[in-house]
Amino acid sequence: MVARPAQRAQPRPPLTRDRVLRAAIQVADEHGIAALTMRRLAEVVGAEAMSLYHHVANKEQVLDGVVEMITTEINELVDAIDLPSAGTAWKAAMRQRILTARRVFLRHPWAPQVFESRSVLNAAVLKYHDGLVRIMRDGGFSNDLCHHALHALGSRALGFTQELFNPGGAAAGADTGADLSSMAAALPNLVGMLAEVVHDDPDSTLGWCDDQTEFEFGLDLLLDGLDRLRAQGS
Amino acid sequence: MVARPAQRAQPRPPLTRDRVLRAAIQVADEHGIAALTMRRLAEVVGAEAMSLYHHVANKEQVLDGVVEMITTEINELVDAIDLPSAGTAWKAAMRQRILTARRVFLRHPWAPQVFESRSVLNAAVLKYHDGLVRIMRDGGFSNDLCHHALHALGSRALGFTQELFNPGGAAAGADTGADLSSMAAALPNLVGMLAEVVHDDPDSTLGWCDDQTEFEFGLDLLLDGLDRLRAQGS
DNA sequence: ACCTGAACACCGTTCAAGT
DNA sequence: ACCTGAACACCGTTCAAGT
Repeated sequence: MVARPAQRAQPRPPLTRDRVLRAAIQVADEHGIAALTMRRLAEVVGAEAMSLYHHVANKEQVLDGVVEMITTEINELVDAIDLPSAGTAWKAAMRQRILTARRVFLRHPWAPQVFESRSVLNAAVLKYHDGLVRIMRDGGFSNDLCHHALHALGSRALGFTQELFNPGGAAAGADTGADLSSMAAALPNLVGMLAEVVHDDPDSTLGWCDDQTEFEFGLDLLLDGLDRLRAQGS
Repeated sequence: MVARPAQRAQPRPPLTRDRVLRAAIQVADEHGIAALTMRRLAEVVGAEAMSLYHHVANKEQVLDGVVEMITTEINELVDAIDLPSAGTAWKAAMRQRILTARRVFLRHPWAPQVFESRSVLNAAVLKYHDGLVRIMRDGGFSNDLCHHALHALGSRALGFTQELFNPGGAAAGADTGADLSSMAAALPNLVGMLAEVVHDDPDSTLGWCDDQTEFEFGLDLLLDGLDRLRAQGS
């Protein structure tokens, strides 16, 4: 009666906010954001759903914390970048920063949706953008142009875009292919474009585009335009 | 016993998919997207929740239908635009089309989130983009450049951006102001930028930016860059 | 203090039954 | 055929109670 036998082989480490948030990211990574429920989250950390509420106020705060944790990881990576940013060098510094941040989002494909659903200003996200403004100021941007630039880049500044045309589930590819050819009459320009663009991969559809290439194309289009405005002293 | 008295002053018109979708848009417009539940939707059309399932398969299909209905409205507006698009005129034609579409989204601030949550290709959305490709082709774009352009524009092609920094609820403005000044040490570049950019409106914060101005700035940056690539025959 | 079982007020959706 | 009440399997969250 003195020594109670351990009920589990590995006694559960005490619950903390940090452990809860880490588990939330893990659940979303493995099963998608829809699977992230308080009950499931509790299961992963080996507790009851109601125990979570001693460490986070509610589910909204879990999502806020997840955004904070991912952005903190990004901040650590980009703070380690040591690149000149004065004058024309600003563009390369900015580009590397953004593509570094993007690599984190590629590991969390559900994260863009969560980031865009938050309406509160997050300290880590602000810190990330503060770093972007520093680079642009080093490059000779006026504060006004910095401000326009942040708006123009939008989520691209953090390394992601929300694609309007997503590849759906497993069957979506085949379905879309059939739909598209039957829609050729109604969509002559789009179908003509796709026929030419994806000709080297006959199975391709809109969903099969090279996301990285397209991300960099759009990013460079914006950075080049901003550099032109910088040069003319906007 | 022959003539049963009407149970309601105005007998309810028969339920249709169209009426259900219209009611969905109305509920979201008036009470936000979170208020759009099947039970509430039924209430608005004067039926029981379960009656909705005779006209739509499920809630996902309601959201798909809402996207389709809004895009159809946009298509009607942009199809009425009669603007030349050959050669350099492409840019003005594209710009007007996109800003026209944007006006529809300004009436449905919840719609961007719904559009980006859909993963299936919608016929009306494809038709809208087909029109954009036509204009770019008229302007002399290669199919390859058209394709890059659609990706680079992303949701901006349809007239909306999802802002990462949203003005929160009513109290968010004041809170944010206090937070920002206390964060000046940690965020020198961002705070410095804001101090200068919003100096003419002392109550301003990031959330108070002129969305229309910023949208057009980002759009023109992209369109100008694309025009440059078009001119050099990419 | 930290954790929990039972319960509440909601969801979307199924089913069998009404007319 | 169209519509409905009751019910089911989920949610997030509250509460009173355990240690």
